[in-house]
Amino acid sequence: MTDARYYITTPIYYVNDKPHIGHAYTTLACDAIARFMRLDGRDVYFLTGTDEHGQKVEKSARDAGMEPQPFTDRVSQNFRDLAKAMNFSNDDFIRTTEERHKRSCRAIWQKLVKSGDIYLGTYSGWYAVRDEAFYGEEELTAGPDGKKTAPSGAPVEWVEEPSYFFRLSAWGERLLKFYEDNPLFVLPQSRRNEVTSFVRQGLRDLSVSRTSFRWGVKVPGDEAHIMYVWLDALTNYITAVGYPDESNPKWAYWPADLHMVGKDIVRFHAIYWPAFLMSAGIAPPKRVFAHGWWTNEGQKISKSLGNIIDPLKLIETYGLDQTRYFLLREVPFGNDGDFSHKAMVGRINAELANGIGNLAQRTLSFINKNCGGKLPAPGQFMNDDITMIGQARGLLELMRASIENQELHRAIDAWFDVVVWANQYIDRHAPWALRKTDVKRMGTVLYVLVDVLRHLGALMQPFMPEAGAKLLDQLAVPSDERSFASLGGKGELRGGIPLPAPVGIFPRFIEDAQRKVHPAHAMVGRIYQRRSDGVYLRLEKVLRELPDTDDAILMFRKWPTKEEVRLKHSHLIIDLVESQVELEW
RNA sequence: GGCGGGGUAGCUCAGUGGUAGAGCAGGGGAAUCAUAAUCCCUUGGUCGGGGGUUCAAAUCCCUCCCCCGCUACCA
Repeated sequence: MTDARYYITTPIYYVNDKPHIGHAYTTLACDAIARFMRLDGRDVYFLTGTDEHGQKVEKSARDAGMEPQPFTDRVSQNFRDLAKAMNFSNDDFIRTTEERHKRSCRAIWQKLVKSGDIYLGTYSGWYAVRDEAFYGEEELTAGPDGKKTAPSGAPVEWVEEPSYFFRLSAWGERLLKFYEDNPLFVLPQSRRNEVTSFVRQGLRDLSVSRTSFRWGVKVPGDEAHIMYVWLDALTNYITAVGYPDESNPKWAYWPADLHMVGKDIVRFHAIYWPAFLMSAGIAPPKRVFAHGWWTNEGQKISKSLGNIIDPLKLIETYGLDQTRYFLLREVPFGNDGDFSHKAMVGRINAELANGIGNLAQRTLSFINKNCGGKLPAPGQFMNDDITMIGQARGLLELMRASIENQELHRAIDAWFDVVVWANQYIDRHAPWALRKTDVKRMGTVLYVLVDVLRHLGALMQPFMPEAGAKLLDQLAVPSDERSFASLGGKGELRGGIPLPAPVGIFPRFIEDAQRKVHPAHAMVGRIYQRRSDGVYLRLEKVLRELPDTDDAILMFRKWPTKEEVRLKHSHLIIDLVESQVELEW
């Protein structure tokens, strides 16, 4: 039996960055999981926040002519705004500059001291003042004058400063044992390999304090030192659930079920963090999952290329739930993925508009027109009906298993399979034909479809909360019966209940170039051209051979009948919304 | 260099010994409830190269080529 509690975290985001797709993606994945778990009856605590200490922040504030605190107040707001725009359902938003966090950091520090894993030493290395960063010996190149230079070209000098160290070197064996006992601690598997091989190479002690800047949590008992950023940052995960007050009711959420991270920070979460915690006598988290990165139209994303993807822009262009769906659907979760406009439009039109959207629309508008707007009561179920309903009702279990292992893409895969099967089902039983021959049977088919839609609507809520709600509204599912507990037979809709007139959930994405011709009535479709040799050409082929007419040709309201095309075999008949146009062929 | 992962249809990938698969794209057809949305059928691959084990290899072994990740103190 799984614990009812579920504690899930995002990394805290470094406020020096502007929120970009990477931030949005990590939190989105957590949001989908958190929402799923809540709907599935779990007691979820979903945490995100901002990391606000460190030298870079101190410097950025100074450059902006501000004190660090008001500066971080401002930039951390960007991340709260993003959470709102993306419809994230985090239960808490932690900031490392909060007093609760500083208290927590001091407490864990003292525990580490007590366990003997902290000692005072000297941190030394090649430091580039210009970059404000340390470099490893092997990264450096010797300049013409024999002076060493950083990869950035900045001159470096050998610097030594007093520093407290964490005795990480003593934790190698215990960590390896921990990984062995918890084979799913790091996922995906490939990251786990990296982590264990890293640890097997042998660990060096970790510098956990600095004296070169002031913006951070002071080391208890030696205020010349600031706690090293990773110790500070990682500690947020226990701060938020009350640490060091273990009598805080929220402490029951610890250990976290899942730390979701980008693949770049696996090591800190999978090696340092459990070592810190074990040393402090605190249970390590249950899982660290490292997801991949996005490229943009096949290109690596970088500031210098200027191809950073702004999540707010995506929402504006494609819609919120469409964006959420794409990001979670397009890529096996954990892998890198490519964002492309074409792929996005493909998903929106093929799966959202034509798949689930049209399925709902064709079913509900049929009921609206032919059943007086009331859900028909089902008659005797046939085998095929039972199979269809079974597929919908079996979805929860499949999705639950996938979500439990962060296989978000599999969950959506399974969900979309049912969409496809339902479209096959409606065609197989053709209620539009039954209307003339067997109205009772027609009602049963429609009822089955509505029950399937009820499951699809409920189960899409974690990924697309607004669209899911919209669909359930149209099915007249009461707001208190939208959790997974009401799936299956429990929340079964009764025949005869009135269903509101349907409205499209997902519009097709129409390219701007097409939209501007007749914005109000734009439609895209296929048209055939009959060539003199009697061969019918598809629209795309016709377009290729008719230059400069794309926009006009794409706009038509009625599919021309073969008869029409045949009569005017040397012309294309285009029935435009505004006017009748003939084009020379 | 070391460790790990991968190279399968035009594209993205599934497939760990038994007649090569899915989605998308391409081609043909049906239907007309629906956001011209859907459904059915279908073209397409010497499974990176070479060698080996086996009755049988995408799958196991050897070797070569290519791609990617990790190889510690910026979050």
